Amino acid sequence: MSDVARRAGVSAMTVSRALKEGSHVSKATRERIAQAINELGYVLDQSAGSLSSRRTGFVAAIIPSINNSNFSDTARGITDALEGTGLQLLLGYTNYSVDREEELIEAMLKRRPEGIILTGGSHTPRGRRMLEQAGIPVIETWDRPAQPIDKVVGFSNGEAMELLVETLAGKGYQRFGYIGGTTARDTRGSQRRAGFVRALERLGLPSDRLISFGVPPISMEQGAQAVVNMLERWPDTQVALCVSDLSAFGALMECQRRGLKVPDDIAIAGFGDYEIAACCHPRMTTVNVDCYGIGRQAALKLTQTIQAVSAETLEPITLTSFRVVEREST
Amino acid sequence: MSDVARRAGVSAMTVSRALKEGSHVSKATRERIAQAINELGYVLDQSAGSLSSRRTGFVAAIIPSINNSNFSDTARGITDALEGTGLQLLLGYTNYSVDREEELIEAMLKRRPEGIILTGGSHTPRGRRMLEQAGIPVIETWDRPAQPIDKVVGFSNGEAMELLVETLAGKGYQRFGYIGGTTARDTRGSQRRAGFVRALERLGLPSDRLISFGVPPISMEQGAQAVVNMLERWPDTQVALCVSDLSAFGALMECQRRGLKVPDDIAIAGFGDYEIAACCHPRMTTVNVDCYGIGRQAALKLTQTIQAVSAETLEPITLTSFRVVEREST
DNA sequence: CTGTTAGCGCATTCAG
DNA sequence: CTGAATGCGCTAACAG
Repeated sequence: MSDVARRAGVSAMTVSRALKEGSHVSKATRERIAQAINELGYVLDQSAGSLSSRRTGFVAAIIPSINNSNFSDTARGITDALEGTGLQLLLGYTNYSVDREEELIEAMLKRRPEGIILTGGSHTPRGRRMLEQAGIPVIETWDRPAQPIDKVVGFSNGEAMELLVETLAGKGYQRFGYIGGTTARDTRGSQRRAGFVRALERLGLPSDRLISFGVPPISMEQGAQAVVNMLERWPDTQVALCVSDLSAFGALMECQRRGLKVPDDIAIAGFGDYEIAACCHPRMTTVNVDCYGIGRQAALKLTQTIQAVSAETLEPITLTSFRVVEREST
Repeated sequence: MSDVARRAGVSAMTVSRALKEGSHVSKATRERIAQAINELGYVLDQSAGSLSSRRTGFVAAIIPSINNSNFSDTARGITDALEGTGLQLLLGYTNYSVDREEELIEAMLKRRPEGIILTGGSHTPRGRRMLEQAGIPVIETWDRPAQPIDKVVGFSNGEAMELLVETLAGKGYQRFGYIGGTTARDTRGSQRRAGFVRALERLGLPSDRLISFGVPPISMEQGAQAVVNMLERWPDTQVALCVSDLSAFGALMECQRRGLKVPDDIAIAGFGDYEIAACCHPRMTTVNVDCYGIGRQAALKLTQTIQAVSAETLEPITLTSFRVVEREST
């Protein structure tokens, strides 16, 4: 920077000002500096700047998975909402492991982000403690934690699944099966399963047709195998609900492969309303959740909190919408 | 950190050492420091550390799209390869815009990454200049640029598509159609289309059945509409090749919806070998490319270059594999 | 094995 | 509108 300053015949301070918009530098000076920067190919060192200004310009976000998931849409929502704020996203993914999440939280906090966005409300005790002590806004998403750390942007996965069950029961289905992953690692998956059971119990329908198959997030292929399992154990199942659209799609294709008619022989519904649900044949019934909006709103809430814009009137909990999208597969 | 030092009764320097593995601190001291850190909930400030040590520990990567794409697998490959190196990924996506790429390059370079991974070999002149002047290793991926900036990990998208055409021509297909996006923004898409035309010309087959539809990356739904267009204009098309598996899947489903038998009435092939290609019904013929491996190898090459491990013997260009996967849709 | 000194490259603060 | 002094929190380099 001092090189630039020398070449432009000004002090380093003036260069620093010229590089920051909204600061008062005369047009002539600004232009000479711009030229010097251009000639030297200078790029500001923000890590030095943030040490001095005590603002890193980072926002951290931790999601379970980056590919084939709704969470990448959330990441997109975050990035888009951050556009123009001068904030940059530090993204990490946990592979659905809370231990990995703890590592990531620590790695992120070392970079002194100005806020952090998490997926879900389950963390290791140490992870939680680090977050509480970090002194930055924390947004938990995709869930409704019983004891939020700070702010929340999400919805109840259990309620969403209950709504799906009720909607389908309203159409006359009685024998429901559920396909999900094996472990409790996928908190949202577990909550969906719990919602499935709750709704059926309330309706007085059997709620024991539960297939656990594959490590979350379960793939299309695993969905295909799971539906085979299900039909072997409970051949008269009328409708299979799946933890996500991907497994539901795998199940749907497998049924077609076996000559079963969907929804006549067996109905199938997913969760998430991925693009594939709207496009496959038959089109799939699912639960639409506002993945992108969760990201947008989380980032928005974060920037508002950082800027302390009416910090007191900020809702600590934002509920995002979900709705059942009935299509041809049920 | 001085708080920690005081509490542990040592100097700040010793705390700094204790926090860095591989440095010599007595076991007793180390333990006292660990306890002080724990009591105070201290987390190292890496932005300060990197200013001092002149190593930020960042690696930047820029991909076109984060969701529904092979690039998220590449990002995963990068992250995984970086695991344990102490390097952290700064990820950005361009939405297939070189101007956005230029902005991102600048934003990334401000963070002083120790290396940068790009997608493709097309950049704005200024973007290219910034990269050349940055003084860090640059890896271009997913392509074979005519004039690489530095190192390359990729393959020829054109050759891969040529191989697919030749393979299918070898099975007797003669009337080929191509479905891709409208603009030249998607460089790799354009190269695939060029490969399509080249291969057919070489074979003496008609190469003018080109449907351009939708802004890249074209979606499943757009693939569905495009195949309808194609069948209206050239009803006797025997096989439709698509720029990606996603559009191919949309086309496949649309054909089924219209009662066309795949591959008997029309064959369909994709590109990328997404999970969906192996799982849909009928299973889809496609070109497998090593998305994850591209990321892994790019990150590996980067870390090797950074560590100057036999920098001279490092291959500047790594070609990654592609192969045609023949399935039921052709 | 541990401490001291100095400085990383910038922005804050105060003067002019 | 511009400049000078100062320090952000840490680590390199050297000394002990």
